[in-house]
Amino acid sequence: MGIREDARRIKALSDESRLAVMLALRHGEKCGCTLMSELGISQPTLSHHMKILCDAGLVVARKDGKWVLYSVSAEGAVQFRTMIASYTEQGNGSGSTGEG
Amino acid sequence: MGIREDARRIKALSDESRLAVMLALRHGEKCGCTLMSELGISQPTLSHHMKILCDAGLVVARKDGKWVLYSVSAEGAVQFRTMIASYTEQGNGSGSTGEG
DNA sequence: TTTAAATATTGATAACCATGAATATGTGTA
DNA sequence: TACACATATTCATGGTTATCAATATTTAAA
Repeated sequence: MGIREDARRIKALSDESRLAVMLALRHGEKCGCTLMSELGISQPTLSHHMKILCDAGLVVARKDGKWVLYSVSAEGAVQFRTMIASYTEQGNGSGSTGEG
Repeated sequence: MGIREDARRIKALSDESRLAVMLALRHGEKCGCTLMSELGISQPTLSHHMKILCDAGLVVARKDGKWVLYSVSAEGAVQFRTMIASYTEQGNGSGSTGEG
């Protein structure tokens, strides 16, 4: 909803550490301490990045005891790719009748 | 080719003005002066943004007299969306057998 | 309660970036 | 040549952001 919000969501993915988080979560959820050691960044920095990814809707957090388990939001990821498509696909006027 | 390069390309799209450029170019090529007046930004700023979009491969520039005509790179856009998918699609190990 | 582990928040700082004024370069026309 | 227009580049600046040290909060266990 709005270019400003879209720019903010894309910016959430425009960081090397956050891309690494997305790759690390491809095969399922992981806790913060695991991500922290895998990425080799400090705990406050990881917490900062996870907040940005969650705010963008790309990642969801699930609390389990003293751990927070993060995973890719399937719905958020689809919405993100749809949004990206709306800026990178060339519109030929009508819509989805295709190019064949 | 590399997370750093991917982050740089995504960052190219993570700006409100550059998203507006992408929308303005959806229906075909436009010269810089047209984009400049449509977006309401200064000429140096537009030139700056167009360089970033071209470097990211999302836009191509074609010179025609004293004008530069910009358009969305169809190939670059596809590659961009494929790259985005590689970070936002969850790999279940094998591939496309689905989630049903 | 105390202790320890995981996470979040605050504060400071350095690096990055978007912006526009001034200027330079390129291009067509008179 | 001179002039006007379009674009690129340089430079300075204010705003944003990634980073970590220090600290606070949350949770489980002793």
